[in-house]
Amino acid sequence: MGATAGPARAELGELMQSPEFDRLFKALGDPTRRAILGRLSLGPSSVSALAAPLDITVTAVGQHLQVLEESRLVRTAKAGRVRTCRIDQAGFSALERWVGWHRRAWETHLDRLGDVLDED
Amino acid sequence: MGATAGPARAELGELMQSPEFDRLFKALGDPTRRAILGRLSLGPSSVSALAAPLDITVTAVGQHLQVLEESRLVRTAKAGRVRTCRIDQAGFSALERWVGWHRRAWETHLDRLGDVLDED
DNA sequence: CTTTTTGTCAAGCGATGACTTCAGTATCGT
DNA sequence: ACGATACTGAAGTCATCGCTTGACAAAAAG
Repeated sequence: MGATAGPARAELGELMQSPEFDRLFKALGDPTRRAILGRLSLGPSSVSALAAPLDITVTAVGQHLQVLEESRLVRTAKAGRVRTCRIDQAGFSALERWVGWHRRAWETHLDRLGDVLDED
Repeated sequence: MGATAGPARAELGELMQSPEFDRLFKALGDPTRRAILGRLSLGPSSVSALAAPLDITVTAVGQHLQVLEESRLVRTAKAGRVRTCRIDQAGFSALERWVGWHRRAWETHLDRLGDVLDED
């Protein structure tokens, strides 16, 4: 990638703080929602099927799903009376972009202090 | 795949729900803490230097730093009266492992439904 | 048509969390 | 020694969040 398009380095940091990432990380902050993501990673599921192993109400799962959908981690579609939920790639891609930017950032500005003898 | 090392597929999902990831994602859930990470990605900083552009108290930053340190996203060291903070690789590696597992999971169990005509 | 299943809406409760103030400790500069 | 700087700890406030209950709507099953 050339230095042609895209904002400057400093502005990229600001980009990372957009409301998009705000929703994304807030969604990932709850363990129940991550459990839902873990379940959906194995394949699509209905709302009540998601609620069963979680020991919470179907209503609660519905609220979680709304958050997950707004952050593009889950996509749902209602057919008849059953809503089928599946993983949405968009959220995960955004997450990977976030981690990638930070890793690249502090690997470039590597403190030349020599005291960082990290593992792996 | 031999049954030699590593837990079974189903158990991996459980691993992802360990207290380690609990703390990690809870730490990432707050926008102020992510702003701190963005700042530290550009190089080490003191506590008060972190507080300046954030419009919050030094005490608040100290509390955030404790959370970030417990989740292995930041490492700090006190020299004299100033505490120097820098990025800790461990937390980011854990995050990449989490995303990687999920991506691999739903790319394997790809719904053979044909209705997933995703972008990129 | 009646019943059961599956999900949605509205309101409310309890707990957690982010931030503040105030007081205290230790280090640096003069 | 004195004052300024850099941080730490305890306690309290206020908003947000996860979850529940209860009432409701609509599709499938009998």
